[in-house]
Amino acid sequence: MPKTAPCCPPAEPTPPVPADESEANEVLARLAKALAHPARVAILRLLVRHEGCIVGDIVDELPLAQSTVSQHLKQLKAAGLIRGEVDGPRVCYCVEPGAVALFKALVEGL
Amino acid sequence: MPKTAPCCPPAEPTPPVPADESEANEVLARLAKALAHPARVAILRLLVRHEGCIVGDIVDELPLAQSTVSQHLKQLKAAGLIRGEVDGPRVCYCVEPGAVALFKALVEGL
DNA sequence: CAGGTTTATCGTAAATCGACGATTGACGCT
DNA sequence: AGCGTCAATCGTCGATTTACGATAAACCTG
Repeated sequence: MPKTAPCCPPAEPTPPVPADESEANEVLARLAKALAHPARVAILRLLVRHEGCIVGDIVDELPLAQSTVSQHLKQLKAAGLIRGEVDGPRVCYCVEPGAVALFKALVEGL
Repeated sequence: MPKTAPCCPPAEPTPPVPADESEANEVLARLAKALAHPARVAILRLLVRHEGCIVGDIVDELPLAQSTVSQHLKQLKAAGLIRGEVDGPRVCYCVEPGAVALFKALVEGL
């Protein structure tokens, strides 16, 4: 049994765009806020690119302290854009494709 | 000669998506930040819908004080998403379609 | 089980945001 | 000239963001 990705398994379905406009505004605002910082955009891109997980390699890629990166990850997770799973001593983050798709749909609908 | 829209005339061309990734991250983050608040999303939608201008009618549409709306408009303008022109005693805001298109392109490219 | 890694959390400080009321500025009208 | 209207700006407040170092928690490895 290979020690393959213990991460990113289920892949939630894409949530629907809210019918209520003001609710759609809030959802879009929440997602936009999560990407309102270059570092978080960079993190999301990293995770999309290595489509799957990645760990604190993220820290190596960014000119930020480990604790700061952790904070950004927390915000991305709170917004539902990424998911993190514990893999032994390290933690594996991955994109939540449904959330990204929702974001794209909301932006497209502007 | 009708007293038609003194607003939204030139319509700048859509700026290109930056080739440099970290620059693209910054641009995307700036635009996302501008939409990181439900009120600003609502304002942008209002302007898109009445495709063209609109004045302080925006204030009537939102449950916010006039000064607060003005602040949000200022942020949207600073991000380049909207443009405002003085039309006599009132001010006419309108969408900057190129900036919205750029935003959509950047999000799509995630 | 002791030690080393990895990551999250805490505490802190500076900066920015979000909202409001009050004021100022610009303009058209009478 | 003076008045009313519309919108931007100012000043203020509390809350949030961003960043960091230091600490704590979880977990392999020897």
